[in-house]
Amino acid sequence: MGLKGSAAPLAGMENRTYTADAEPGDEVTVAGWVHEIRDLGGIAFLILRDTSGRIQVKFEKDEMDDDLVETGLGASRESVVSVTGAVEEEPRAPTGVEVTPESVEVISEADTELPLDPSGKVDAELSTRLDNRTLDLRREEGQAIFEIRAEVMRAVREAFREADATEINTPKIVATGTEGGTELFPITYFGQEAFMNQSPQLFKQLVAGSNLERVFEIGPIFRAEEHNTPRHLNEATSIDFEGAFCDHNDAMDVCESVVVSAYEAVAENCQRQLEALDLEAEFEPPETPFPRLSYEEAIERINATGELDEQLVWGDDLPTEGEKALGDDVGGHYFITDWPAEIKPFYIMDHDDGELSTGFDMMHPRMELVSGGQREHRRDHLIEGFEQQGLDPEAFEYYTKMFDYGMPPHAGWGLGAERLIMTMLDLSNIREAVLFPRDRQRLSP
RNA sequence: GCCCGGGUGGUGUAGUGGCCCAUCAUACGACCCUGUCACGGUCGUGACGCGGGUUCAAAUCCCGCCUCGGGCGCCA
Repeated sequence: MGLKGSAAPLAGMENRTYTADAEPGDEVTVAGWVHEIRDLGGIAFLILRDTSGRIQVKFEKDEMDDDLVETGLGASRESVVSVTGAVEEEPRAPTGVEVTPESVEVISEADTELPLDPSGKVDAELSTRLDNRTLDLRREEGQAIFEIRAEVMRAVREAFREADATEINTPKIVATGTEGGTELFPITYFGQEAFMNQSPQLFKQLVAGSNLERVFEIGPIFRAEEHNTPRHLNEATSIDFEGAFCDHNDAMDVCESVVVSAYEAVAENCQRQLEALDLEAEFEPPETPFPRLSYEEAIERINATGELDEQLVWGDDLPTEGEKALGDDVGGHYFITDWPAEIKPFYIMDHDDGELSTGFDMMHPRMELVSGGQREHRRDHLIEGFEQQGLDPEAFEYYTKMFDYGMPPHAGWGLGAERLIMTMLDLSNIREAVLFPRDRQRLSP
């Protein structure tokens, strides 16, 4: 559960002990990175760091073997070392315990000039950090983010299972775009034109129409938009849900429970990681139920804030500034429902009047997290929608055909995993929430 | 796609025409120090993104390129 060091079943490599598990009276071998060496003259301390934390190794120069002292204190920062010795209680040590070494081995030496400082004394810019992600993730903040991300994914899967949804995986290499509009990455597939998929939308609908009924997918999506912002990625992780015999309200219920479950799991199981991020005091799951504002109410409230230079009128999409004004006004997660039909995609079902759709967005005060709705399951309406959006229904025959064989009413949504993590942990840049982000200028590592 | 702002030792920064063979921190090297916990102290090594131009004089002004970040649009 990410709490390394408590009842760890496996620390690896014959009899290695995690630093956090070293108890006074034990004879242990600890292995990790040289975090720092503090040489006070007659006595020196090597701080050894591993995934579970840190431990201090003591070198008393007059009382120890010269070779041992030389090896230990000669190791450069971030070198990988293994230390065997007795663990003793020592109130003067940072963690209350200290290792008196009997043997020290330098397993892998690090260059003395590092591209960034894992001890965190000197900041590094995000691009320097991403270029050297391994070193960057030796900082406890980075480690914490990805341990929390893993816990979020675990909790999300569990919440979906509780909602009777089956995990699926759909293709990322596709012949046609999902919705038109957004830019796709073209690739060549054995001489045929193909694309990286922007969304599992159409595929998850096809599976919702099967006996699986309720499905979810956690997987990559690709968008070739040349945006350059702290909240966009060209390769992102989408958490998708689609359920047969669900309407948009049911879909919102599932959405809310999945998001809240993720927060609760982190609050419950990631205390140490939250402390590393200095969030333990303020972190709490969002209040439920999330308010459900209609689109019309949303634009009225935005206009009432007076934050925008120009008043919004019915039919406008919400500008970024408006989303922020509304987010500040609401102060927590919320849904925007009943969008004008014309600004939602063809596969979203309209309400009876045709003016409004069942489409909804789920918002965090900082940004949009989720987009969803009830889907159009009536073949005729669907084909009409394709044509209205300037798409050729023929190209999507693999999809539309299945609406001829009994397609139940269904609804679903897609949640940006990185945006969820970013807003949950108040990260200033979405790239912090991805190990190796892909953006307008970054293709490696 | 449109717009704006940056690039100075390994890292992060100060420096808006001469005061700069460039500031500070950290790292690195040497030396001193027996309880550090951002250990401390002394000394030292190390940098103006690339190319062109203006000027008596360019890190500083201009142009082009490369590169990074941000705002909008669009979206998750």
